[in-house]
Amino acid sequence: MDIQASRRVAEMRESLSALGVNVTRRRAKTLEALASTDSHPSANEIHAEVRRWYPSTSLATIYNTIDLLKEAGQILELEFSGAANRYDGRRPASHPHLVCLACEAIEDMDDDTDGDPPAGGGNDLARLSRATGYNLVSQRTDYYGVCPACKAAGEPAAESAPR
Amino acid sequence: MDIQASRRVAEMRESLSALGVNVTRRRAKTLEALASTDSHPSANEIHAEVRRWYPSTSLATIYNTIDLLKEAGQILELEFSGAANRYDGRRPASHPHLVCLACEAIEDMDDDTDGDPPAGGGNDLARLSRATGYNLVSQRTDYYGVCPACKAAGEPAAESAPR
DNA sequence: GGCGATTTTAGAATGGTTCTAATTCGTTGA
DNA sequence: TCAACGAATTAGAACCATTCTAAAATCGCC
Repeated sequence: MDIQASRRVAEMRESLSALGVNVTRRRAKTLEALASTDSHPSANEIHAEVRRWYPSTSLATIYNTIDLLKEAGQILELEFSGAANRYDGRRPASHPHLVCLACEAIEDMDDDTDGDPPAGGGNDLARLSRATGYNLVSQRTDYYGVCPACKAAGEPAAESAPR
Repeated sequence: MDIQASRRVAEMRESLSALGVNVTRRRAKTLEALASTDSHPSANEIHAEVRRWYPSTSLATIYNTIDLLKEAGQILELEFSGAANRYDGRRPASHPHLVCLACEAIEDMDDDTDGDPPAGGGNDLARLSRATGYNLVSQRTDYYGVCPACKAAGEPAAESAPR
């Protein structure tokens, strides 16, 4: 676990404690799994990782911890209807993603390739709340396509990938 | 059905025919249901509407028609993991939406309140494809919050709404 | 070490979507 | 009008990620 990851684990730990819940060993492993990858794992993948250390861990425990992290604002949940939700524990604030329709990989879009939207040109939630009359609290931007690796492998576009 | 709606129905009809499928009566009603509302109905809601005319209609038929429309690029599908998917048959091209977390209403964000992103500042799929190495084919932007009506009704924020 | 509260577990329940096999419908050609 | 074929539709089962439930295990504190 690199230094960035352990810093995130510490942050998440504190946030959970502030919520008044115990950071049990299973929960700690869940935080580590989330902090040490940028692959945006699903609940199942996190479960598999935690099971390597605590084989009796139930999937419900993973969802439980995810719920707590959501409540603490320490995790970003990316929903898909056809496929499992994916989680970003490294950057809990909303930011744009690239989603590969062929292999279902998800990666963060770099801040620099991402020109204007959505935090860039003053297009923030406060301004849009004023303009729309909504009380906007969050935002989501995703781009869908075929990643370089799948392009090279000649993947077409996939039928049943998240969109 | 206003003129805009019947124009859309005609477009969708032609697209389905171009696909080589018959536009049956049930399918025609499905197109109408999609074209004559901007409420972004779910499959269930469309089903209920079509059933008013053809009571024996099965939900599978609605999904079947939706699939054909997707194939024809004539419908925009908004996926949610916790709730039913919602459909926009009026503006099949990707555009930003406002999602109310309290009542689950979805409305189009006006082009003018929507300042830069995502088609605005030259931030189009072609440019981003070049910048990221992906073959990007579509995009999604949603804003989540509480709509004016729910604000007035004193709704807080809702637990189990789409996000 | 023991006790009350918290956490975890296994499995059932849920709900939107997809699949399947059988039936119905529509069209075409005799 | 009828037969026959393919397309469309139906009802219900299957699927699967997620949530719920009740019981068992564990935790932290005295």
